[in-house]
Amino acid sequence: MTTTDIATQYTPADVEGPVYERWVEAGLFEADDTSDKPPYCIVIPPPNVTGSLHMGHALEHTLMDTLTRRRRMQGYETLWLPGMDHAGIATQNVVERQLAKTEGKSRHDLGREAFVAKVWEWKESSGGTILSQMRRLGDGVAWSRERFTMDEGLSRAVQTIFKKLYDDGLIYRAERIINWCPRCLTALSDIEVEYADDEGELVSIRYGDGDNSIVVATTRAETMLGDTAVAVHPDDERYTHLVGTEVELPLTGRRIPIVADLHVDPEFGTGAVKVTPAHDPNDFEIGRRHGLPSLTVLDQRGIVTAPGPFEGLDRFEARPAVVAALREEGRIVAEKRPYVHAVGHCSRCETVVEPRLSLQWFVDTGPLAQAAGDAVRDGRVRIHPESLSKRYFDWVDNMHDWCISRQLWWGHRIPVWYGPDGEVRCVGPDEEPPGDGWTQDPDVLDTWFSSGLWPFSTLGWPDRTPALEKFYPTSVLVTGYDILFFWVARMMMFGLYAMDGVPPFRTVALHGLVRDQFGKKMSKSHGNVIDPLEWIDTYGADALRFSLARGANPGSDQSISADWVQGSRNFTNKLWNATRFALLNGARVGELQDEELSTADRWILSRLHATLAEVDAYLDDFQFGRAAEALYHFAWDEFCDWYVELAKAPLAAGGDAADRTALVLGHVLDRLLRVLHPMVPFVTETLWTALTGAETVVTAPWPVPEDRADPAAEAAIAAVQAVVTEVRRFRSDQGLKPGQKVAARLAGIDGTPLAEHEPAVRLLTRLTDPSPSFAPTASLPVRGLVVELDTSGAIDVAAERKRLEKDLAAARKEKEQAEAKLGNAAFTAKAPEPVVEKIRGRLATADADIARLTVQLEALPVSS
RNA sequence: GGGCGAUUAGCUCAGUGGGAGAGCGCUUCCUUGACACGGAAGAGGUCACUGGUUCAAUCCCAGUAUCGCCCACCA
Repeated sequence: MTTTDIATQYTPADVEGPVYERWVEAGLFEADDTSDKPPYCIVIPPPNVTGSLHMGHALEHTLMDTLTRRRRMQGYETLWLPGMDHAGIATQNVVERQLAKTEGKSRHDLGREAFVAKVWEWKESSGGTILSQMRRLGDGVAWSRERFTMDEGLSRAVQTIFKKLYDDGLIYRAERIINWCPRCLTALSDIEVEYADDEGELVSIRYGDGDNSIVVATTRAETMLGDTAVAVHPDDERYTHLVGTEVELPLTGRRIPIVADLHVDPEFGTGAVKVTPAHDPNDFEIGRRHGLPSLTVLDQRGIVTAPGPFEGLDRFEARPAVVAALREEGRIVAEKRPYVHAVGHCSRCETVVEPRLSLQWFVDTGPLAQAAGDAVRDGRVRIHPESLSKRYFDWVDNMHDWCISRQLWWGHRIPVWYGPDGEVRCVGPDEEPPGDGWTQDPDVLDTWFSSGLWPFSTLGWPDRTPALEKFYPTSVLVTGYDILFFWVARMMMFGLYAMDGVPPFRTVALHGLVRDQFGKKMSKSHGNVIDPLEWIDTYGADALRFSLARGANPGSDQSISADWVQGSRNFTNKLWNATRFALLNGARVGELQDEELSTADRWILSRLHATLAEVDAYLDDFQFGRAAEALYHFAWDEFCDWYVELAKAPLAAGGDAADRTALVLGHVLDRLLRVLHPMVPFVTETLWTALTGAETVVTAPWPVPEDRADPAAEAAIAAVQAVVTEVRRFRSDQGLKPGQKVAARLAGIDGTPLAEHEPAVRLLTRLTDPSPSFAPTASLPVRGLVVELDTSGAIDVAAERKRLEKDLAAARKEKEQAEAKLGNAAFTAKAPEPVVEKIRGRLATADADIARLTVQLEALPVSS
């Protein structure tokens, strides 16, 4: 880009692609394990291999990229490590659907090996679209280190930690009630179940007859076929006489005992509970306590297996059928319908989850969760914002054992083999699997099992690789608060366990959800999902990124709309044009001659370096929104609106003044573009390289705030702004066209700090020098001087009177309030002196304003 | 049933124990030599409600209301 061919508008589409490719080709995002620089590492929360970029990714990646790019500029050895998750159920579902559609086959038709090969094939051809989309966003990740949870290395990590946990007795196999999805045909962990208030029914059923009968209430009538007891509270006197007796279970002819158990709430329903140990977690526990048999009456698809009239019915068909049969026998005592209660659904397919007695593998989370909680409690890991750590503790301190086996084919197969005589052997990664007669466990591991290893498996663990030595523990984990339990807690448990008590990251920075323009959650069913790529196409990646960064307040959700992104696009264009102006006026980066700087120069430098310091503090604290806001206002309101305007006079004057100004423009833009680069990488790369002639801003040093605080210059420019604004206000009120020149005298300006800026003030307000025939028709007292204007004709007295009266009323109100405060003895006695002084100053200002406005009003000619 | 958060301008949201802020939208004017993706000047709010603490409350405390989120094995 040369100074003569800069378009008046920034077109992101022209530069983003080539710029990104150049960065990657130059290896700017790659990391050196052997470097002496301090490490800074972020591992990407691995997106699902089936996924595509959504607004949440765009936010998360913007934040991670901002952090990483800044640290790189600050001289850290930075590694932002990319990769993907194999996403067990999700991916298997996708490929199964495709297989059914294209070949009309199920995975069973293919067989395990062929199906898994098919999934790999799918992964290579269709998986990972998100990776190319990340390039559009500008993600500065180390592509050479891309990882996949099913990679050989990561699989080895999985096997290693499984073996270690197994040997330590922290992994066990047991028959338990687990969450079962009758559609996916696999076990689910507790957090893969989503509860929703569904409309069901509460049916009260009489078991037994006459004196020897008891009424139970249930929402799941069909499971009564598997009842093996009725339970009541031990202290419930209504039933004391029945405890220890048996009742006949309707429809089955079986006799079941009535037991006393503390779990029963006497206040609820009839105070008597049917007990179905094979199909309800609570009943399972009751059954264990009382030595009851477990009777499975539903198969893995939720179809009734109990012999009899209901056999073969789906659980939802069986329910009304059972109720109807009971009603026929006169056993239905009460029915409440609809009865709204929480029902668990499969988080993948929304099928109602079936609690099911099943032999599965579990992680004993006790000691692991304890350690995960302690690491945060003792400050080794910081959760940001701190307010969300309570959620974390609630979770890790009450964690149930984790069901890790899944009846799927796509995933890490459980490394356990069963021998011909019932032997069980867990096989480590470097061991040969046992030979003939042995079979491997058919199940695979929960996807989150491998995700939990991500911060160190991606760095080479279990080997002590240079990467692991250099970058573990990672610096910060950036993720949404919604994934705190799924992922963060698991990484903490595994990281501490595998890495000898060293946590996987020092800080967890949690962001919120991205919502639509009305604050609604984006969802397919609402039809309000926005594709980030569309906005990248329309407004540019920088605009999207800046919008998301600007809206990012730690741990809280944000709304985003096209208007908002458009505003950010306008901002990038503003940067473009400000730089364009500077380059057209010879701006360059060089040594400033401090003693020659004008007040305006010293003012903008004071403001610039204050802003740089402010931004550093915000970014150190993950306050992206505030950092972006501070830069936006500095760049637009201070630099563009005032400094650039004030610079026009010295630039037009030429000579030393112009030269000095060009250096200041260069100085400010150089810092501004560098500090903005992490958030808006593309436009800053383009502009900064044009300004400096350097290769790239990616590896430019981070601008360090200098001590250029200059209160005097700030006060002087504030005065200039006040005078200019007052004149503009008068002109606007008077209906004077913005371009119309008005002769004026700035009476009393000589000898004040404002004198230096008279040309600028005149330029900004279109005031010309008084002619010999100068005859002022209006005078504006402001900041100790009086601007006398010759509007060459009568002024709009009514408009002026209205304006003055409004200001006068405001000044009087101010005076009144100040006097009331100062008249309060308690206030003057107890309030800190600076506060009292401030109020006194406010009173003085109000008094002066009243005097001035009164004089002005009196001086107005009587309106015609 | 617990826990957490929110309630500030038309909309979306910052914010602070001492004069209410931003972006967008709105009104008026302006193709001014960087930018109309722009410039200038404006309008607009009992900071949800009720009490309390304080010299002083939008901010701290208590309660109320509404909304949202998370957790939970009451059938």
